[in-house]
This record gives sequence, C-alpha cells and structure tokens, in this order.
Amino acid sequence: MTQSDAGFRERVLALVARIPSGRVMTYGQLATLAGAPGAARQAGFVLSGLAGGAAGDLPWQRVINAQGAVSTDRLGFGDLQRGLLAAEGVVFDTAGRCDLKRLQWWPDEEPAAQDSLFG
DNA sequence: GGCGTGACGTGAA
DNA sequence: GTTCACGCCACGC
Repeated sequence: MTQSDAGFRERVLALVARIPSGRVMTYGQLATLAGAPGAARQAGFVLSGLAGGAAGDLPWQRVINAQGAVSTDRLGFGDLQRGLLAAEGVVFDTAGRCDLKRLQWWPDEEPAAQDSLFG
C-alpha cells in the first residue's frame, strides 16, 4: 500500500463524515488531519465535487473556513449551508459568522465531551 | 513531465 | 475590528 494510499481526498471526506451534528470544522483543519497542512485550498476543492447532491450523506455543510463563516457564499449556495447548520443548532452572526471557537470540532473529542461544551 | 487552478490560511496595513 | 496580498499543497489537463 505504498503506491498511492487512500489519497488526500478520501481522508478529507472521511473526516467530514465524522463531524457530529451541531459542530463544524475548518478547511485547514481537514487538510492538517489529512496529512497535508497548508492544503486548505485543496480541502475545499475536494468538497466542491460533492456540492449538488453528490455528497450523499456527507455533511459537507459542517465544513467552514477559519473565519467561522461559510465559503460557499461565492458558489451561490451559502444560504443553503447556513440553513442546514441552523437546523443543527449552529447560530450565525449578522456578518454570517458563527462562534467557531465553540463550535469547532476535533476528531480527538468524544461525544460525551460535547455535553460539557453546551454547559 | 510541467503549469494552472482552487468552498483557504496567515501576516501585515 | 476589517481588508489586501501572497503563499500553500494536491489534482486535472
């Protein structure tokens, strides 16, 4: 398995699928966890192929930029992403930004730890 | 083989 | 606090 491994895309998609409801991750975070720190742009490009319904059960909506705002606004469905997150309890500011510091999720965290976050 | 692209990130003004 | 510009790495042609 030293040929091409799972690939950067597969790892990013696997991480996105692990994001619990009501939580979000940043592109740089996905890239770093995928083994490519700095490839935040590429991480977003991977998700770009999912937009439109190809995402299946993949919660691509839970992936936002480091500013706590959605980057899909330039794609035309930024409101869609905000709506999906809002349905999960994610509140966006008037500027379209959320409390990333509180909503950012790491695969290292366990479901039980989320309970403390809401407290 | 190399070049350009891209749902970004960080630093600086 | 915001905004501009450059740099980053993986993928497609």
